[in-house]
Amino acid sequence: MKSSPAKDTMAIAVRDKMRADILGARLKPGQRLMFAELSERYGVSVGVTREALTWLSSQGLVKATAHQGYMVTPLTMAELDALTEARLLIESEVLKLSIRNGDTEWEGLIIAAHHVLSRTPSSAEGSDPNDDAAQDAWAEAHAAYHEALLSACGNPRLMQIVRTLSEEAALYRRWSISLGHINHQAAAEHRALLEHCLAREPEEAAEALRQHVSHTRQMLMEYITEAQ
Amino acid sequence: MKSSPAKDTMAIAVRDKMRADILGARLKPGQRLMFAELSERYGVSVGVTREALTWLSSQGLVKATAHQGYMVTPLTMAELDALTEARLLIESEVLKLSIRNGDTEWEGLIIAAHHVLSRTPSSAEGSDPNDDAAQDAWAEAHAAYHEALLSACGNPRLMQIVRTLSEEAALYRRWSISLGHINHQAAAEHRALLEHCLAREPEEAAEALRQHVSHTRQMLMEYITEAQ
DNA sequence: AACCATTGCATATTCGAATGTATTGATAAC
DNA sequence: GTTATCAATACATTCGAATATGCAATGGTT
Repeated sequence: MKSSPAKDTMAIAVRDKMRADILGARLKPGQRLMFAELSERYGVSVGVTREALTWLSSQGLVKATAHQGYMVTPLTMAELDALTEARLLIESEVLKLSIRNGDTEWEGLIIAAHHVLSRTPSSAEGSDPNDDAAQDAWAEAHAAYHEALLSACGNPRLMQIVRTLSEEAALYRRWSISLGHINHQAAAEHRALLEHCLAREPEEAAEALRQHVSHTRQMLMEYITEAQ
Repeated sequence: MKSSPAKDTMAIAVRDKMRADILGARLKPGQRLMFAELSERYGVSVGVTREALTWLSSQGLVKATAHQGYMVTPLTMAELDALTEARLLIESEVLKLSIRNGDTEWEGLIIAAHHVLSRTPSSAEGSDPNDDAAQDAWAEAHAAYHEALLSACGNPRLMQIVRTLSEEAALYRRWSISLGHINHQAAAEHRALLEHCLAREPEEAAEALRQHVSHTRQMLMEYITEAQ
């Protein structure tokens, strides 16, 4: 038995923890990220913190300004618009691809993911919007379902792009929910999406996905307008 | 007149120099990147080198393996396939968007960019494939043209994604050319693309772009097969 | 009062040394 | 002859201190 098969670096660990903290609403959009504070929080030196921040900024979760440090990417209307449009355009195409390539195993995958999601209480179904653990669980199930839908596209590159975009969208969703905004139709939309995929109707499925993303955007816009 | 308007950090400067060195064929795909060597080459400490590499690895130009360092991303058939498919799917859609949104100013932009490209000698037109300066110039004009075509899409996010993909594709093109592979139809394809854009024919333009990208892929495949 | 320069402070950035991890090559055991 | 063990080396990783930069407050000048 090997003692340590493949240990990650501290920087990777910190980057992941930090990503989780941002996505988990423990670090607020627009909040300044100072090295002294972060280094103590994660128990590492500034160099490691810096490397983690560099990575996250390249992924768009934090924003860097030379000689002025880092902050959690602020949520803005313009960014939400661009993000939504990019998702509409890319995800709908990738979904079509996935439906065409998907085999029976894939069908099983999306049915399973949908089942888990449908059994995970969302804020629309009465879970407390301020219960972080509950929201984390739903966000994870939601991300897993969307990823499963696209997973049969067979292109790691496309998956990576979609994942990056989805992650940022999850950030908007998270903060929107914590303010009480809820997409009551989400569950129905998820189900419709599943049906179209299983029926092998690429165009209809893509349209359903577009509806879902657009609708989510609408809800988030209310949040930003309200939160300023 | 301000004395120092906005100085970048060393890490940013090194990252850009390194990107240029990779894209400029001065660092070979698969080549190991060692800190001692790089730090001396760019005249900075290992910390800065590390930050630059972290960024580049997130963009896919270099590959990181924990505790084993970094290397220039190796060129593989599988990667080329995924990359090409992603470009086909995304760029054609973004192009349609760009054509729909583009105004007269945009038309001027793409005409200008095409003019520059057409006047920059490519290896297909007799420039020496081993003349790095000449190849850099053509690659830059080529990238500028493709970027101009899509620039009217009005979505910084999409532009950023396309840029990342294009940059990596340029890496394949660069090495393919240096081995004597030449896309003789490129100039004609670029012209056809321009015509369709000016005529406001989104579908035809997108198809022309798909042709162009596919054709380029074909040429690069020969390179990889040959170079192993 | 409004504007510009200066100083002091908080913080980001950079460095070089200290530490930890993989790999290589040699030697011993099977 | 093959596999296992163990140094020795080369290197990536991490640290904490040293430096440079931006910002806010202060004081002086028009």
